[in-house]
Amino acid sequence: MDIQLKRGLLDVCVLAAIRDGESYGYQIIKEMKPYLEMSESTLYTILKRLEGAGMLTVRTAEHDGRLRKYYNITDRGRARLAEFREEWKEMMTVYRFVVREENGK
Amino acid sequence: MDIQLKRGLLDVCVLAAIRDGESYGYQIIKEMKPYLEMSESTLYTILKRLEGAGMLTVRTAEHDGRLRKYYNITDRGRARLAEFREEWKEMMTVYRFVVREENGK
DNA sequence: CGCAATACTTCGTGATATGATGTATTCCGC
DNA sequence: GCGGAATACATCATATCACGAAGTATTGCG
Repeated sequence: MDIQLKRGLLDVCVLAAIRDGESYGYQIIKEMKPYLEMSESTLYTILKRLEGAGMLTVRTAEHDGRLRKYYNITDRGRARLAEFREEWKEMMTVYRFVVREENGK
Repeated sequence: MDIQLKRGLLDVCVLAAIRDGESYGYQIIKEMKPYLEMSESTLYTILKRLEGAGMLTVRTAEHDGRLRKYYNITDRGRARLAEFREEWKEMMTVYRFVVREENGK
């Protein structure tokens, strides 16, 4: 998919991936893969950004001798998802303008 | 609208604006305004990029003493619009993942 | 005359996705 | 038990890009 198009979905997609309960980096990537692929460096950048924005919280715990960072969504994170829904309506308006009358549709 | 979300639409929106016949910068901005607002510097950057990508052609002509640059869409530009339609299908898949089960919908 | 509108340009900046690279552990096949 | 894949996360440099600010120049209007 076009990178620019992808950009608007990355953040909300990560939030959506932890919406139903905490998760961690590696797991998030695997869960999102069927929908949207992203590199590890991208994900960890996004997680840090979302944490800074107060949209998720982190706790570090040991799992099988490895350290894992578990991420939880916050109210602010959920609010972002709700806001995204509204923004998507605007996106659909623009979409209709773009595809209007394309090859006699 | 969220800038990141907007990004994926800017290029195709400009292409869509000249799809039905040549137009020029100032006109394009006005035409797009109800759907998507963009600054002049952004538009002219995009026009240059699309020209470089062979998605539109330019001709300069005088109009009422002022120079205008008229932009025409190329086959490659139309192909981009068609490609966008396909990409949008992927976008919808991701969208469904993001909004799924949001507040009991 | 002055100001808004028209029309396009250039420059600097901040945000951001990503590849490359690194560290460290566990698990599995041979 | 050795080696490589998988797990798990981090850092850095880079390229792309939207945008505000500022500039140039003309027309039209009150």
